[in-house]
Amino acid sequence: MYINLLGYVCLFKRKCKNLLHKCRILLNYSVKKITALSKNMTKSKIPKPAIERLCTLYRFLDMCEEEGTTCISSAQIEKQLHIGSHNVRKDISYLNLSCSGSGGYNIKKLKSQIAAQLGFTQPQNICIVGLGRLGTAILAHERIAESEYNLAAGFDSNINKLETIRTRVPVFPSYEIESVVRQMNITLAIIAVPADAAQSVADKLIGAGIRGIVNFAPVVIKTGKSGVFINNVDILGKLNLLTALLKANSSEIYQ
Amino acid sequence: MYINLLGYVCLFKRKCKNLLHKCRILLNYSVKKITALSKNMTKSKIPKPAIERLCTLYRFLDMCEEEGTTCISSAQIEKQLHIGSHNVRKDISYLNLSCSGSGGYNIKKLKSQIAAQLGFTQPQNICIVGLGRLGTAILAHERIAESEYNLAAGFDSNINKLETIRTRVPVFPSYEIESVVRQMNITLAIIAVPADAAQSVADKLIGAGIRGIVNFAPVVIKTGKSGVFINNVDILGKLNLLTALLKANSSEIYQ
DNA sequence: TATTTGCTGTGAAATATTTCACAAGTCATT
DNA sequence: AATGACTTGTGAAATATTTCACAGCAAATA
Ligand SMILES: NC(=O)c1ccc[n+]([C@@H]2O[C@H](COP(=O)([O-])OP(=O)(O)OC[C@H]3O[C@@H](n4cnc5c(N)ncnc54)[C@H](O)[C@@H]3O)[C@@H](O)[C@H]2O)c1
Ligand SMILES: NC(=O)c1ccc[n+]([C@@H]2O[C@H](COP(=O)([O-])OP(=O)(O)OC[C@H]3O[C@@H](n4cnc5c(N)ncnc54)[C@H](O)[C@@H]3O)[C@@H](O)[C@H]2O)c1
Repeated sequence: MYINLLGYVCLFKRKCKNLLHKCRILLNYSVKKITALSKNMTKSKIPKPAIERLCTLYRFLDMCEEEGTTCISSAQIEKQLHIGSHNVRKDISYLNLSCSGSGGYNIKKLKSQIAAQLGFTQPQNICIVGLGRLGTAILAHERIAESEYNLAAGFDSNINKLETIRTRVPVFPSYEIESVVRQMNITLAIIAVPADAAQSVADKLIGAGIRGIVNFAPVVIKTGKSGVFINNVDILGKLNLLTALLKANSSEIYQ
Repeated sequence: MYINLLGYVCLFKRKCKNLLHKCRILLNYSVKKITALSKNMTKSKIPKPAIERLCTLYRFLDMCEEEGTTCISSAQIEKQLHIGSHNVRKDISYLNLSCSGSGGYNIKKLKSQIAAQLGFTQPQNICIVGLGRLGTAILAHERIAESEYNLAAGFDSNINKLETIRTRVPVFPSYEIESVVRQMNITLAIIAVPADAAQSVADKLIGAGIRGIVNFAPVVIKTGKSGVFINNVDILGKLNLLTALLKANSSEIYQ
């Protein structure tokens, strides 16, 4: 009993300390909030899951357009992408546009609207670090050339590789990452180096002012800098996810 | 006015029809629901976002374990993975286990618990279709060999490639997909063929009883069969997502 | 022209997910 | 032993997201 009581006293002290801390944070927060509100914060923000779906949709529309389709309805999208038609319509409604016409959405119009809202209109310069098997596979990717991304540079630490590689993309030794990234105004990077080199490469890239990284090496890249987005594409993680979903799904069926 | 009224009558009729349809669905649904309930459906299901995070966490723990760490706290995980510590604890709490000890979670214990709950304990056989640049990069992946997945087969339509390729994984011509997949009891597949071949390869795989596919070709794979999960890894989609997040983030800052 | 069909767009309701707050535990230090 | 500094685990509150239902429009059809 006695010991417990002392424990509470200790807890109480800590709470007081926490409370003070909270007050400070709250004060700070209110100031920020008020500033934000006063700046007429009217723009409704799009939920993150909706953004992800819209990206998928955008890629899909691109595909459809190439096949010559001009119109598509939310019901058709549901069938192809396995995204509920309600959901598709809701996502599109976040864009505040009107594509209503017979036979569904006008693909060209919808695509350009998504691009406008999500920021795909300005072509961005991207680079690849690591020109091994994976790196060259990406260099040869069928659709990058015609996309809104301009593959501006490739980097590798192996000088021999730089000399023998055959590609239209200019390649550089990796100690030039910093200067080339700055000079060419490259904003996004793809990492395809072995796991143990990935973090140091990422640090260099972030130091050079890169805003986003797609990382294929099987490590979790850390970034101290806020405002830098990292997307780790680990194939084992994908396999794990499939396994887990299969398990969850099957147990849904069996009980 | 008049035409509008007729419109309403028409709407009303449609509603009646819909109502009937709904009744039929509802009836069907109730029957299913009751069956499910009677089977003592007590297991609480893990939210899908939590499953995704747990997969990432699992990969991360694997990495930590190799580096020799034995313990990790939710706060440390927050720093490394950018998943809030509240969130980490909540996700882990879905697993119904108790890892509480000083200094945080015991990595070994936590890993095996996640594996048990998410179904990573049984090794699964996987295969790769398309042994070009990307395919061979995956064959050479640093961590697959030591993972819970057994790379059981590779397929390619190009016979010359099959003869020249150097790997410990047995390779087959792609017309043998169906028989090999069945014989070896392969459950998951990775597609690394050009875009125009991807859907037909997927159809073959699904026909052979595959349960999950990771698709690297830049097309959206469709599956008629329910219970088959597909994960499309499109690098352009990833780049799009980064672009969109950057835009959303920056507009958050500026308003 | 009179109906019917099919589709979008969107508030509001229903769900799902995240965040919070705190009891309760462990261990190191005084 | 007394205290303090760490933990985790978890209902409940707060938010976020999805689903629904239907007005309203445009085109197709009878
Ligand atoms: N989907 C996936 O997640 C996936 C698929 C395949 C491979 N991978 C991973 O991608 C990575 C690369 O695979 P790969 O098969 O192309 O390997 P690779 O060995 O063929 O190529 C690696 C390249 O990186 C270069 N490199 C090494 N250190 C470097 C540095 N510090 N700076 C610049 N370049 C450097 C090397 O010279 C080499 O050219 C591996 O980590 C692999 O596990 C991931
Ligand atoms: N992260 C990504 O999303 C990413 C990265 C790189 C490449 N890619 C894509 O991956 C795919 C493959 O790229 P790659 O560079 O390895 O191409 P590649 O041309 O080097 O290899 C393709 C291989 O597939 C084989 N193939 C063709 N048709 C086949 C069939 N019907 N059945 C079995 N095998 C068949 C070919 O013989 C060849 O060996 C491309 O679609 C590319 O766009 C995606």
